[in-house]
Amino acid sequence: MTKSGDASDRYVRHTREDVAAAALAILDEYGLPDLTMRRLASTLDVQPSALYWHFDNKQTLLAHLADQIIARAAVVRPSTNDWAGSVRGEAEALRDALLAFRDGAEVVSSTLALGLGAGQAQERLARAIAAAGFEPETCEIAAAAFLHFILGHVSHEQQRLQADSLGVVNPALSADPAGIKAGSLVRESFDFGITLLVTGLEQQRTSLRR
Amino acid sequence: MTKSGDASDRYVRHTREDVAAAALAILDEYGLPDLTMRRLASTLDVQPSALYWHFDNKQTLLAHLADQIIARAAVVRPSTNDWAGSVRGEAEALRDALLAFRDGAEVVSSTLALGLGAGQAQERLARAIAAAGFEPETCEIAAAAFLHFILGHVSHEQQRLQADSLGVVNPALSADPAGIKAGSLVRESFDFGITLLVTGLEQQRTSLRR
DNA sequence: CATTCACCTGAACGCCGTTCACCTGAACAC
DNA sequence: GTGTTCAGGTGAACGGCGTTCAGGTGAATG
Repeated sequence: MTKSGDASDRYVRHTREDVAAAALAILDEYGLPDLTMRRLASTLDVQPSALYWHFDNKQTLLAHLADQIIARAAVVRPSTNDWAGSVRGEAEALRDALLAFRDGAEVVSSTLALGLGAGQAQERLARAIAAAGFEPETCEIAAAAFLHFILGHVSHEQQRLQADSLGVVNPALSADPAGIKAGSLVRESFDFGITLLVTGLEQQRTSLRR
Repeated sequence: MTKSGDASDRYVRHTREDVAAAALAILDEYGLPDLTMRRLASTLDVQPSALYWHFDNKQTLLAHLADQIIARAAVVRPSTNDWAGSVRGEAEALRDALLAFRDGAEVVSSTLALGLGAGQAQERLARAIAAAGFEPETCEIAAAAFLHFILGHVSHEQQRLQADSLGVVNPALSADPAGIKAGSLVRESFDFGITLLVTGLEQQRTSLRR
């Protein structure tokens, strides 16, 4: 972090990216509720007020984190002749990126209205969909549908992850009212939703073609 | 509320439902961020601690509100021979119910993991889908996909509503990175997403039939 | 009249995000 | 070398938040 093991480590100063990195670390290790300005400050050995030099407020910081989470989504090389495949790949990459950080989906969701983080995500999806030959506006609306499903699904998945880890296991609750089951089944239900959207899009395309 | 204009209105006591009703009123009029236990208490002329007799904690209260919001969704009479139509109807009813209260979608989303509120919603969707003849498990997973899209879409819509009303209009932002435009266009994009899912489901059905 | 029971008081605890006036030290110009 | 700039930090406070707890209080019940 910025400067390494100098023994006289009084006055280690931080850059904006140092702060963001530390925040991302807290987020990943302890979750969004534990990511407070005070806690972030104390891990940086700094007063809370110092953080406000780097970011105007907490929301701005979270938006920055959302950007980084999304930006780390693996790049999918577009298969030239299979737009549906690239859309699927883009969706999976997005899911993986959100899952890579604890509470990642919630962080990204919370910045959706600001157009940050999620904005990039939607653009990538829209680009993949555009290969099918839809009008730009249709691509955008369709990408939004994908994005809402993805964020909702992963958000739900992560919400349950932490709910389970937090004591209240209540094993009788395996009824699972939201249809998301343990382990690999959750991935299948994600794929199923994506399949629904992709084939719906395919249908839309062929019905426009004739 | 409970007792009316008696001049000596010292000691007006409240029931659990009184509290819920007052909370719903604050939610609708001022939004989720303003729905604090302290504010709720003061509109009931009561100390904040009194609320904890009626609800174990704020999350329980919110779950109760989510239940009520969903329960108010208009009942769709199932058209006997058109399952796709009933699914569409159920989705619209759900959207209307969420839109009926300020920040309604966020409240319901936040209780998704607990199986309250959203649990009913998913069950209704699953029942409508079941009319298409899918296996129960498939219905559940498909219903979850619908639900995630609906919650994500309405949540986004309401987020933007309050973001616009809160000063930061920034008219140059009409670029709208999420593809949701003003007024009636937002409804069209909702319908488009639902159409994608429904036709995807139809496709799934016919491909299984042969 | 005594007891129950539903509901509430009052004060505190330990958090939170944010603001503000002021300080510090390295880097650069002269 | 001295002076100025400026990125970055201090320390204390403000007003809020959800929640806990020991102890009331009054209407209904028997």
